[in-house]
Amino acid sequence: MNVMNASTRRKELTRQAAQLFVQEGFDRTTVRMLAHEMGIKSGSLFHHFKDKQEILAAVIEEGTHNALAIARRALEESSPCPEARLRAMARAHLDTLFTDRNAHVVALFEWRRLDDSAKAHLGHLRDAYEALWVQVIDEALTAGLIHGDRFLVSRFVLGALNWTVRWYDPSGPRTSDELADELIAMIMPAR
Amino acid sequence: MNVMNASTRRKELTRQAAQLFVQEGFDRTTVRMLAHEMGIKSGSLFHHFKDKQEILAAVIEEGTHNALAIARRALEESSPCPEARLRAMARAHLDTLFTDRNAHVVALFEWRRLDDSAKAHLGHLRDAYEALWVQVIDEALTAGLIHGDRFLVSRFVLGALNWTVRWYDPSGPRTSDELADELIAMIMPAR
DNA sequence: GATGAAACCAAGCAAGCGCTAGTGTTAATA
DNA sequence: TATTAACACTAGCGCTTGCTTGGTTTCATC
Repeated sequence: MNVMNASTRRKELTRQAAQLFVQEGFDRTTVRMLAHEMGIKSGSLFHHFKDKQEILAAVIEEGTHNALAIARRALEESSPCPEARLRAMARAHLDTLFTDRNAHVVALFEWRRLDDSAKAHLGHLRDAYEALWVQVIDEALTAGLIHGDRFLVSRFVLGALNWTVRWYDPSGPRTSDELADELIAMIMPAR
Repeated sequence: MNVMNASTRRKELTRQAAQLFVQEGFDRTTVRMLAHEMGIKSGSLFHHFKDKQEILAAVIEEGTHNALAIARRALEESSPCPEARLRAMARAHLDTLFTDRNAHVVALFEWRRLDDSAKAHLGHLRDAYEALWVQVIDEALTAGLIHGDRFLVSRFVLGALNWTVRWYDPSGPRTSDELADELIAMIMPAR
């Protein structure tokens, strides 16, 4: 434990908390459960985090931050073709949704448990991520690949993607890339 | 209170419970809060429901039952044309999602809080509803209106529709029917 | 080997939880 | 008028919750 700095340790604790939050839900996860999962006693937990709320905020911040970074990199590495960029975003979204699954599920389904100040702070991160989507959707609209209102389309697409956590089994026959491609194919008239 | 029979009274209590479950989430809603909302004391609540779990099950059963009935009626009243049937299902889904909003949001986001026996019982209702969707999607696929895997398409569409509860404002400029039409337009290549 | 900060622990408090027991109260029936 | 069943109330039990307290251990540094 002497080789890792404070932030590495905190990230590890945050990762373990995310796992429990997904398994049980935020409200049903007690500080004693969290401490047990972390291998410490419940009293010690409050040395690392101010309160239970702060753990939730840390989980969500970590997850959203990663998603944003991965999406940006995917766009940089993609060809400038609007279809390729759309596909890259969808693939990146499902990729983070299933490799860093826990943090994302928490961000999606436990958002309302954040207090107001945390919501305001993390809201900006989320907006930045959604802005990336609107931009890529916009390019696809301009290129005539898809049709409709930019906000509606991006929200429908994000909804369809986010909902996959409820039914998709990553260990099944279909890869998440194939899943993303099927969705893109569904909304693109031209083939 | 003497004019309403037992089941009417129970439905009213269930409706009020749904409201609180949406506002606070199931776990954060205490039996004292529920009783207060119902205008009785917490002890009296257990005359109507065996335990807190049973209230949740009642809320979800009521909601799913209504959704199924509305969807079936919408299909009966629709023209046999596959596109019209698809549109009717999407409209019916959003309609129940926003007129009977509370029960549906609970069904969507508090499902995991049901105990196993309730899950098994209510699972059949939900399956019946989803089967309706797969059937209509299937007709649209056969007619060549849309393309892709039947299960994937229906899950993407249901995901997009369900996610609307997170961002759509029914009091805004767009009606839920318009919303449904936009989604159908998005996934249908031909115009 | 002494020092100081970071990390941890045992113990427990105050508040709130779901739920129960026992007791009216009301209004329709016999 | 007596009976009964439905519904509501008061009071509180046993337990769990998030969090605090006051003290101990660990370990890189001097």
